[in-house]
Amino acid sequence: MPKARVVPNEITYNAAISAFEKGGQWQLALNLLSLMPEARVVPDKITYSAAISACEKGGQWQLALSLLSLMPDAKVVPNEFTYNAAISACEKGGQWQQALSLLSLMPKVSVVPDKITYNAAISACEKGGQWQLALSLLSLMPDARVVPNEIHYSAVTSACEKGCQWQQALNLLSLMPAVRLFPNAVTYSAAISASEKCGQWQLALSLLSLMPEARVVPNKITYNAAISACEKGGQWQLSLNLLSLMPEARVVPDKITYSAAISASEKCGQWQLALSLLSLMPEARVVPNKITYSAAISACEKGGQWQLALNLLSLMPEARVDPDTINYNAAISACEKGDQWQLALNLLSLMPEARLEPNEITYSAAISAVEKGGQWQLALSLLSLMPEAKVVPNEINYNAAISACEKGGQWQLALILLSLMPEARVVPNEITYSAAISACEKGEKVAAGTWPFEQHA
DNA sequence: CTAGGGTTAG
Repeated sequence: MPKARVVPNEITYNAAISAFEKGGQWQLALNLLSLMPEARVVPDKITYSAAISACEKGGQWQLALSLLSLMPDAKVVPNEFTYNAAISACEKGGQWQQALSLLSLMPKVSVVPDKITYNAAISACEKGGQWQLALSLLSLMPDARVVPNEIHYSAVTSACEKGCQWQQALNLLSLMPAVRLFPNAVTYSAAISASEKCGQWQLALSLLSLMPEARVVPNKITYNAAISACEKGGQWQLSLNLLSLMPEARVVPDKITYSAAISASEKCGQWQLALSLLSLMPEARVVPNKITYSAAISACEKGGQWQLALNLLSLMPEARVDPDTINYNAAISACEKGDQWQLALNLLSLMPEARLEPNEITYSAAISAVEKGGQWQLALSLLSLMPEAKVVPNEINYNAAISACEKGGQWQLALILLSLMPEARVVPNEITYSAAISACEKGEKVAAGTWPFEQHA
């Protein structure tokens, strides 16, 4: 008996492409698409939509747009699925202009935007920092006969947050009942987060306190956002208070909660508290991650506890948390604050074997450390080593190096550094000039003291 | 056989 042959059709291919999309394998998804012609299977709109989604998930917005542009040649007519996937790809890629241009193209190709289209477009505006456009899209929805829901409002609130428009965020919240929408936990969390980002911690807490009467149950994220608001407002007691209220609200703290509370302690100089929160995590069955450690290391840094900071960094591997560049940066800063420039340099030198790439912040912490140690030569070598480490120096790096020259009485070198900034495309700021000026003033005094009669010569 | 949206920590 001949073996039964299963001939794959477009449905088989679509299912497989979709499976790759779900598994985050955009290359494999596109590969299958490219194999379809020789298999004599004709891709349809589902094939393209699935492939565009695969590109979206893989962060390949350009590929997503190319696929969309190839559809007419392939005689496949895009539908709302296709456009929504392409707009989402633009959103993820930070391409708000492209997202909006796709949206405006839809009526021309007779594809009707739906709720999802608008949400993807609003999110694209949010990611691009375009809060005004996000608000306009929301206001244009009724004309397009798409009824806004809680998700649209939350997304626009989030756009307002990014633009630090807390009044607009509150306004949105207050407008919802009139359109028969009821804010939910996400809406409140977004509004709390907007208050937090704009430094309105009292507002964040009042929003939280208004939730019970609105019959909205705060979740973990709501609490985390509120704790973070207390942190930004320098209110460590309030952030701890919120943490302590979570069990009775039946909300289980997670690593974000602890990290936010540790960070609140850090901002308020409470390094002991930060460490005790960290030590309480195992019994709360919450596993710290890199962010938790970096908050704790920074707390030690702010408290002048460089030994404890280094200790925390060294404990990370046994806690099965791989340190990253930010953890090293925090530890290097701790060494700087503790006047341990040799240790700061040592940490920097350990980064390659930890397979970590230093960034501008790493170098600025290291340059500042050697600057404080009076090592202007080292400051200059660190600055000069940045290009080969593929790190582009910024004004902070130059400022630290100029300050090092200033401290070392090297006014000429300070001026040379200043003069090199334009070709390095770094724009000097007030700090740059004041460091350079004080270097020159010092130089003048030294010159006056050394050669008192030079003016007569 | 297809997809897609909103909230939190360094």
